[in-house]
Amino acid sequence: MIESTIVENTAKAINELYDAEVKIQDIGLQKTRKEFNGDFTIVVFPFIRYSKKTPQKTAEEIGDFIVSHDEIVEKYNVIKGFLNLTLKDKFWKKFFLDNKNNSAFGFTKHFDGKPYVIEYSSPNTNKPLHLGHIRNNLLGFSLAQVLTANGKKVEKVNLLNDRGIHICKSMLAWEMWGNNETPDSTGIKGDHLIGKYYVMFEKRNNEVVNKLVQRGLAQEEAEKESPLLLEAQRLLKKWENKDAKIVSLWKKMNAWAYEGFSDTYDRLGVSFDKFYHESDTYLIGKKLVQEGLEQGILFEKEDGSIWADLSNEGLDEKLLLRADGTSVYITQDLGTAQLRHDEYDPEQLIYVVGNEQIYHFEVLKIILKKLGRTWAGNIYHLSYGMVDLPEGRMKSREGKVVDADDLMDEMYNTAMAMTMELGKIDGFSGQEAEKLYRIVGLGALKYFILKVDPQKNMLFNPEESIDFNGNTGPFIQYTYARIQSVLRKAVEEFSYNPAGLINIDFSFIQKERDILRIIYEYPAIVQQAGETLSPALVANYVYDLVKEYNQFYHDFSILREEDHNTSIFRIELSVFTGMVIKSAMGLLGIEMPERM
RNA sequence: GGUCCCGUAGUUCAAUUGGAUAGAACGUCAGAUUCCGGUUCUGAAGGUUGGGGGUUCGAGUCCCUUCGGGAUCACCA
Repeated sequence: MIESTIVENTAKAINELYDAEVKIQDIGLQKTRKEFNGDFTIVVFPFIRYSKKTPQKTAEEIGDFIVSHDEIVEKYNVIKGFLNLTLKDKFWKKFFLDNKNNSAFGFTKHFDGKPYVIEYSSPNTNKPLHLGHIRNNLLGFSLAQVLTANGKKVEKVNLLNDRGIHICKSMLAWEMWGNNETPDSTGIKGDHLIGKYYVMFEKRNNEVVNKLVQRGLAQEEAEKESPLLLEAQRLLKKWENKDAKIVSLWKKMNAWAYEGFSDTYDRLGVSFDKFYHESDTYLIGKKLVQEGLEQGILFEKEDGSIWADLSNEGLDEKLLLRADGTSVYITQDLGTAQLRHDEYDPEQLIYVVGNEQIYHFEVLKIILKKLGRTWAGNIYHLSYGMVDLPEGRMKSREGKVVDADDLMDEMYNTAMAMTMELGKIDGFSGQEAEKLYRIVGLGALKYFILKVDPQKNMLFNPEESIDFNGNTGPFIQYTYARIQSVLRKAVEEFSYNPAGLINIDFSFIQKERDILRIIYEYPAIVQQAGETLSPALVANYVYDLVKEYNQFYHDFSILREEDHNTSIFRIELSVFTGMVIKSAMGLLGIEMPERM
């Protein structure tokens, strides 16, 4: 690595020139910013206390030393306290020739160590997926790709929240008012059908509560005493007691939900290695709670409910089992974590879950630690912010959720309309055209969401996302398709042979170097995205690359360049660029069209 | 009220994890190109990084304080 050589030489320079020891990690090496000349930059401010000279003078002395000791460094310049080093062309040539045909460029090959388990999606089975789930799914899937690219062993897991009061509500509503409707009988997608009954329950329950309030009950009291809710709670209790009739209804309705989810996942292009069911893991959680109770780590209240006292941690008491013995959300999460630890012994257990559950995961970790699970420290909650729409906050209670399937339909239709108007898809079969609409529509959606730092709340603007200009998925796809078009023409027009450019003579102009420099960064970007668990870094990187390439494409000819060797080089540089674009977008789960 | 997160151009987002004159995109205005694919590219305008202190060679980034927005503190998940 040239970087480490430069850093070592810098340390050596300081040692020999100023007789001081500097730690390697204290030497700040960064890529040179665009507006200055050079490839790498060393910040010399920290060294002036050794040199006792001005930053300018210090930088010059170190620069001289490096140039005379490192045969890859051609020259340097100093601006303020910044030492900018320029590498020789032969370095970039070698980099280019070594990597241009390596489709795994930027990736670490071997798996090392324990697996990384990523939980994402984790839907409730009582309603279909919405926009928030989309961000979750895209993040989880992309992270898995990024970690795999970093040579990690990755397990993608999905926890189906298939039990609890919520699904009982859907079940109750369906039993009371469903007239035995099924996905088949209605033609409604399974998860949507269940969602219909969940909404129906909430609506009727509200009506009942309102009536109780009118009769003089306090709101809170009315909510607790609503006969509908009480009935749902009875269902939950029956379910935990394995009442055959309830269990069979539960199985039937959950199966509908799973079919629906499966369709949505396929369409979204995400997948899982393993599914966990809360209905299995809550029992393990109960066992853990029992264990903690026996060891005196947890305590029981008079009504029989079981709690954890977290006051030493500055938190409240936390309920773990209700008085009636049924378990709550965190109970099953304790069990799920234990199960995963037993099965994978993971290096890291990553949960992709919205930031409204930060407290939940904090509590989860504390309780596990109290129970003696030292591996609780490997739990990492990747929390992400809300997704808003231009129309304003979506609020599920107001029924204003943006349904995942509907949104994908909308993106698909917009992609189709735009392609009809602008596309060069003559000769596409119906199937090919449909595939293209899917790729472009989804690419727009995915890119727009993933380019934002996960932690932040964001605004999804469907119109802007699918714009063919600007920092969007389709713009990147377009650039890629255009490169492929150039390549096709190159093969047709002067029978370009992709094995070409091995020993031919070629030299760079500045713009070509600029592109190479950005490509050179790719491996570091992949690594950084893995370390910080942020696909957004990859998204923003690929846009920078595309922008640089488009400037080049605009200003210089590729196929019409008179010098044949230059022409060949530019074709190959374009192909290399295309390869990295495709690779980076692949990490985001976004496909590239050959034509669009 | 306690805890946590977020405040960056009109808007949506960046900023190499403490480094140079805080950058892109959309929109606006002016121009070049109209040729390998819709165009693409260049330039202009737009900022007291919510405000105020502090830490040091250096702060959007770290600390304190204050204001604004959000989340959470459920026998919902």
